[in-house]
Amino acid sequence: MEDSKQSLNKKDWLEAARIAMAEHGVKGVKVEVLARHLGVSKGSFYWHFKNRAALLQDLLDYWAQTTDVLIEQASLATTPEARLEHLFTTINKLGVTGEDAIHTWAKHDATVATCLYEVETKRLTFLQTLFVQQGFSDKEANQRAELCYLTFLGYVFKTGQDGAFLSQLDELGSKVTTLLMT
Amino acid sequence: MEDSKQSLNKKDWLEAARIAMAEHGVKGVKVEVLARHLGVSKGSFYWHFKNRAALLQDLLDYWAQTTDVLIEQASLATTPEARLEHLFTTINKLGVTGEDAIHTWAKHDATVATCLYEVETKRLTFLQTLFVQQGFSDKEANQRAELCYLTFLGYVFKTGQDGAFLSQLDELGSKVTTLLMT
DNA sequence: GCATCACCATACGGTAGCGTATTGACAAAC
DNA sequence: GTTTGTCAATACGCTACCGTATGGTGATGC
Repeated sequence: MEDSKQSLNKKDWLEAARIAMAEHGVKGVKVEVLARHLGVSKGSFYWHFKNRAALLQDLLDYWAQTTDVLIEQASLATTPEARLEHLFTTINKLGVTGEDAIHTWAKHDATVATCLYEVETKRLTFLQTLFVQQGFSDKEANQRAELCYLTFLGYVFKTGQDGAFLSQLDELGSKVTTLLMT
Repeated sequence: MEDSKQSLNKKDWLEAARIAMAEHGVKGVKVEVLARHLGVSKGSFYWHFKNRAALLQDLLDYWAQTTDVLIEQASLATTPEARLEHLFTTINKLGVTGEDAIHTWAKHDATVATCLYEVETKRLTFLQTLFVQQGFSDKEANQRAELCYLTFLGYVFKTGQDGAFLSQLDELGSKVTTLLMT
């Protein structure tokens, strides 16, 4: 909000689009609406992007990247428990948004569906590895990973909206950890 | 798909709208699209509904009702464990859909937000009661209820989409039960 | 056999959004 | 100071969708 730049770049449009997608879904990402919101005309948009589809593709790529960052960050912790717990705190720091929008989107776009599948495989694999490292059997680790992922999904889903009703966001991560890691 | 009726009623439109909302979000519920899908013109729609907003209101009411049905069904089981486990199986039977669409919708409509808040309060209260009945303290029950609800959300969210990656849908309910009830 | 009702079709005006074409402003390079 | 590159404004045609107005059709009552 500090001093307003006199000219936009691709990243500005991408950030505005990211917020719009998180708030309204993919259908809510509209060129002219974004332009109004950024205080320019859509003439600017078509300078930075070929068309709306190109913007959405960039959005998808950016979203897919956040999972890599998340796993990367969590991997820094020294124990399986710490890594699992770290996931939740990192989610808050990164501010993962638009997860639901992506899922809805994936239903009608094969490219998105493929991307989503790969990302979710990454997530589940990482989780399962954690539980295996903790000493669980492959099957047990897989079950716990899926369960944990559903909770993770609900968490991202809910905090992306408001998170109002969750009384102790901070404690949730450790609670999940103690319940699933023992 | 048996014999096609020669005339539609409000429920037909509502069901088509429900599916559209689950697949495309609230923005995807479009009068003329629904009409095409039902094989009639929108002249029919405006016979059954005052306008699009009225249809959406009915959709919201219907959705809110499913939580009541769910809790009602689950309450029939005799033990807290059975009631909790029953939630998951009932979800599958009822085919809860459009949960994510409602949440997104709630962000921009105060009426929906209020409705959502009440529904989620019902859900959380029911869950917490289960854990209290199981012997947990109020605080512990609350924590477990929130956790359980997040898993529940993730579950509904995921199965509403495809549920492809979940290897053992049936086992999830009992797994959650054993992990959280002991 | 006519009147009424339930349901639907058609046509219309209005708005919102996508994409394109053209031109303009402004700064840096030379 | 002219050229070039970067970014933006404007105007246009096109389509999708909402809501309304009006007329049509087939069944049913009497």
